[in-house]
Amino acid sequence: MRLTLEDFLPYRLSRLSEAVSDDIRPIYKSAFGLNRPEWRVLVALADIGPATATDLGRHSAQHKTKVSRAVRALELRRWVRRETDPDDRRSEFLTLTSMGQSAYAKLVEPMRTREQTLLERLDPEDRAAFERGLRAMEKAVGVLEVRG
Amino acid sequence: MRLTLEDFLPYRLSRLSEAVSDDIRPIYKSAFGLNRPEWRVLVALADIGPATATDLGRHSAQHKTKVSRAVRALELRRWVRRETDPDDRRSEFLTLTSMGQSAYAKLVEPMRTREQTLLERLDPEDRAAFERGLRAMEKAVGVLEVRG
DNA sequence: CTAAGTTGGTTACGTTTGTGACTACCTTTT
DNA sequence: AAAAGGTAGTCACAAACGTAACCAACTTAG
Repeated sequence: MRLTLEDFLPYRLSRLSEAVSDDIRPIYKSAFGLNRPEWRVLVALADIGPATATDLGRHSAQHKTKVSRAVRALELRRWVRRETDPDDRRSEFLTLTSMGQSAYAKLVEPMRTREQTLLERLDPEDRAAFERGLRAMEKAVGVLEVRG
Repeated sequence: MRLTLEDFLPYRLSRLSEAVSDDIRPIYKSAFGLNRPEWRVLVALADIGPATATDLGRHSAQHKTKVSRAVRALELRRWVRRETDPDDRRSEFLTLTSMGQSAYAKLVEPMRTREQTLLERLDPEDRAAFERGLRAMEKAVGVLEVRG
């Protein structure tokens, strides 16, 4: 029995994911010196903020130590503000400051453009197949967030 | 302008890739204590061996330091044997020993089974869409190996 | 034939990462 | 109301990683 790396799904996904990641990293890296966990927390906060670190971890698929470090880094930049939850003093509500919002605003457009550029290299049918297949696989693997 | 993490391609790919990776890792991890670079070198060698470290790096999409470390680890297990290329004494031909081949043989079936199990959670049409879209995206991003 | 440049592979070093321990706080049990 | 157990977040530590420097060997230019 054999197994060709080139046809092995986990390998293909990892390779593709890294290539795409390498493609977009320069945008948040060169503009602000962010790393990936920081970029993700920034977006997650814009998505669902104000939110706790635990919420952000779930929404950005990141381990709590990654979130903790990213939040501290963003706090030092004054992009994020903390406020202890009065109802549960273990938790902290995290909010984007106006500086954070403006950095986010500066990044969103080039990021989406780059994503679009990638997708537009596929003809419409391949693109539709990709979107359909990807969502189906996400569902099958159970990575989709439980909504509501 | 906004950007929803849940719909952002690089994020989705990374999350999916990690989930799939987490799903299969136990197989090579618990059976032999291998890590991912080692597992990949093992498969790459079975795929294209005998081969040099550079070849393996290209074929398994891994940085040369990762390959170097993985090869050394496999050599210590006596799964891999080195032989200097007489025509270019910087290079070394790497070969799977019979121990290496037998370890590989023990892993291939459960790995492919697990992959199949994943794919079979998709109905045939979704699966076809996934395969088509994934290949198209690999091509678009340029991660496919140049054959010949 | 030699100097300059390139390539295969390893190693040292600083950074990033996950694990597990830990503190502080909340909830449940009795 | 005290004890036991669970959760939010941080931190120390060790493992894994990429970058850059490095050595040895090969190639090319002059």
